[in-house]
Amino acid sequence: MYRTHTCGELRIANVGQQVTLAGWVQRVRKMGSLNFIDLRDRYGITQLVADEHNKEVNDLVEKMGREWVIQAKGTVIERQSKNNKIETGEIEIQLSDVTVLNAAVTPPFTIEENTDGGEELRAQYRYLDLRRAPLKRALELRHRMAHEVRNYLSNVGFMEIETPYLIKSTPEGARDFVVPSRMNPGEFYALPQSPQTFKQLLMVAGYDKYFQIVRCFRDEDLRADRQPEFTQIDCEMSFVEREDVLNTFEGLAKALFKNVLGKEFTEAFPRISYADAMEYYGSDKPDIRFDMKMNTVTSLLQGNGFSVFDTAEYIGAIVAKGCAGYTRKQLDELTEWVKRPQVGAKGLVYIKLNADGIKSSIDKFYTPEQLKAVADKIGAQEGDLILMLSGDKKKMQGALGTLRLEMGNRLGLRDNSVYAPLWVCDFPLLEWDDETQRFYAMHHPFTAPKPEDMDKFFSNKKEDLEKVNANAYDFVLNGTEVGGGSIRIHDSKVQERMFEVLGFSKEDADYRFGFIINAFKYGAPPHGGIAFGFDRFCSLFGGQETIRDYIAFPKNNMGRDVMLDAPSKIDNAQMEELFLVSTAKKED
RNA sequence: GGUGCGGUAGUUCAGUUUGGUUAGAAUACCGGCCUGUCACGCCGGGGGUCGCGGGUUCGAGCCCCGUCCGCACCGCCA
Repeated sequence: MYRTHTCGELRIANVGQQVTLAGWVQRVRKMGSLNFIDLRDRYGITQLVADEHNKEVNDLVEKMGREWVIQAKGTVIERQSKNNKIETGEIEIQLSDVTVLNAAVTPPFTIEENTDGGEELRAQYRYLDLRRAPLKRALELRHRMAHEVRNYLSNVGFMEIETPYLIKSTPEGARDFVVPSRMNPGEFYALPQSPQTFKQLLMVAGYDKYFQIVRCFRDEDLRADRQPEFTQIDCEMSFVEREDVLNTFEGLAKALFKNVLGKEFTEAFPRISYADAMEYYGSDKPDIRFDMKMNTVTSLLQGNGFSVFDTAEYIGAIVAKGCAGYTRKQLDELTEWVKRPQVGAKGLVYIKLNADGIKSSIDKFYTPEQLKAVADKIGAQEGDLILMLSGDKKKMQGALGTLRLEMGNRLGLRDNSVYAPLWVCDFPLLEWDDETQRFYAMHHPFTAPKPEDMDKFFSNKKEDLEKVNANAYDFVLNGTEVGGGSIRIHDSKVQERMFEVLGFSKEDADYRFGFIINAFKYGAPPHGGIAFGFDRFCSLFGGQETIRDYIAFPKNNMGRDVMLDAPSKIDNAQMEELFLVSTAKKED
């Protein structure tokens, strides 16, 4: 037997017991003829002590290096000097015997809570980084979340059903990863961007409550919260309306908050329409941990001869509470900040509501009374700073939304231990693209129009189609889109109309989606569902911006696994076998 | 495809503004001392392709051009 206990479980009550532990040497502290080892495993750290009473053991301990794997036998004793920072800090193991199970070379960075290693190096030695407590806690959190999801959904009647990874390319939405087929020369599978069509087919098949914690693949550029392979909690239900889906999965979210984080939400999550989200937060994924709503002040400020405002389609304002004391330097810096291409504003107008009066960058054009009226209208008070952007409505709403988040950061209003979930509903069904002169599905082509918009959906006028709302919803947590779903189209006439609106010929639609169009003719129940970004959900629960630490083996910015050094070249024989290179050369 | 920041000891960084002696610090590593440490302490030591290539110069870690790599963001991600 390699061990009788783990390194995290021995306490004062175990004093006197003969135990065997096994683990990694975190650190050896040599005090001359008295030596200590911190022995680490997944469960914790236990201190081992050796001294000259057992010289053989003590000499071996002195030779040990970091990360050696050892087996330690001894007696649990009460410490002379206790360490209240660790759970096993009241005891230690008086070593009677120690065995080196495997020596280790010195690791390239320290295996500690706060390592000295940089990201790249840690990625290259991911198996060493995973020994560190923060990564261990992240993966434990992920495990608890997955467990809770399965538990909750099973309890309310959902079945977890696996769907295939080698499927058919559907060239709408994200770029597909493709896999060549050896047995079908020149043909390719695609890896699923989501199990969307399969879960709908499962509804047709009568599995009316389905879920799956499932890997998805999208060949798009990466971000801190975007990986090419990622995990969704994918769900679908039959005989439901929007309300049923929202209630079911609000229940799931609440169970996760309660059972994983110990946070209880008794009230229903707020709901907001897409249009309101854009107007008040400049984003379809508002961070409502703080207020600072955007105000449209276009009509209040036009017609005073300030041409920037007079020619603007939109003037928006936010109120930064207590920021009237901002210096010229701070405001200049903020102006530069909004002018960066990533934000895209042309300039920044401010109004300071100082105790001794109003000071603004547009004093030339407006009287203090006019500015005071604006301040009153948008709820700004003495001591506050009003920040305004103007220009193209869509662009400036987005820019002001970005500025709002930045001010939230600067004012410390975005506390990662505070959780503010909400539903965003009533998205437009379609988006017109000027370049290709066609509509694209904002969500995906199986999303149902809202029942009351069905007439407009069958209209041939572009203006009507633009006004059709989708029966879709997003789950947003702290400014991050964590989930999204919709009521699906179950009527093949509506589905055909959708493909028509999206500009697919009948042949095109049949080639790409024939299987699902056909399936819907055989008795498709009304259905709808949702999918949560599991990695994001975990990272938010862990209070982190990046999902990488919640994935055991993530990819870097360029989609590379720097530990495996993948992707990599394959040899010519393999290429030929897959018909990816001509075999003509062979015949020469 | 684009923008910004970065690449110097095993590691994390300083040094680059204003080119000039032998490129520093911390930590890690190695050796010595130490019986109550737990970020142990003290003494000593070794350790550098300044990402790579080219250029300017009497002289380049520092200036110029190119290039590769990392991170964050924009585009993209139905």
